[in-house]
Amino acid sequence: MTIKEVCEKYNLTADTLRYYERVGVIPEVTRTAGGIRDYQEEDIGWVEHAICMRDAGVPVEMLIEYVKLFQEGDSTLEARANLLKEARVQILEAKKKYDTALEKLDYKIGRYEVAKKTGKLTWE
Amino acid sequence: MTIKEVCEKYNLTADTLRYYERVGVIPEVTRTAGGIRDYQEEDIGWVEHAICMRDAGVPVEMLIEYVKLFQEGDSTLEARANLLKEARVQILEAKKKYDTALEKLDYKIGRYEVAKKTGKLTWE
DNA sequence: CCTTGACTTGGAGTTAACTCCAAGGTGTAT
DNA sequence: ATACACCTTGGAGTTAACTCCAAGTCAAGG
Repeated sequence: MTIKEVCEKYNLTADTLRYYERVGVIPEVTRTAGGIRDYQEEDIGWVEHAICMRDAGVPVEMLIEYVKLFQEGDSTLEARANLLKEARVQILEAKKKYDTALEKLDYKIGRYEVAKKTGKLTWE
Repeated sequence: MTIKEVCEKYNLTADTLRYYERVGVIPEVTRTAGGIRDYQEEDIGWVEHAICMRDAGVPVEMLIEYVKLFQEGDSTLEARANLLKEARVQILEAKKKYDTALEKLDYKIGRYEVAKKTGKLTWE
């Protein structure tokens, strides 16, 4: 799979994919004899991992750390698990804040719906 | 309430508060005769609004737009409501992505728990 | 073989959201 | 009235995460 195909499949730019590889968010991708990236199943798996975690706000730095540990082999199993657990906690906390914001928003939007009938907000 | 007290109450820096005011994330704060910020109930309300929305990933740009509309008065009621609804949709989408990531994480963490007993991961 | 389009790299540039700094003003406690 | 902590501003600097660019290489069609 070429870089272009991966881009289209996951809707990101080639620059981002190369950036992820360069800084180590994903391990080095398989290449053709000519040096051109040819993404295999496993490479795609790492790309999906990166996208999914980044979408959840997991910092690039943490993903780099994870890949680094992964490449060090089985001795880092526990460290990797801890990293994932840390990411999990961060996401849960972020989600909690999102819920708070949603509550506020729903309340405010509700007030605006009422105001639409009277023509004005009575207080803010 | 001084800027310092507000900082301590909400755990952010004075620079951030001044930045929010400068760019218009919150309206101009009440001042003493000498020109020093003296946050009133209403100012605090705006600060809380800003923190809550920023914590949910709502971009500064959108908050500025909201304040701008608010200051234009009742004619912008509908536009403001639409902005809030837009923010709501964005947050819901982000939350969905967070859930996807959580599922993946829980799955992976589960695999690591198993691996901890055998000493290695059988596949990745 | 030659064109054409996609690919490569290293490095510089951009954007959002702060964060820091210098030079100076305010206010309260001795 | 003089310290002293805290406040002010304008503007420059930082950080994370991309994003863009130039100069050159690769590969498939004619």
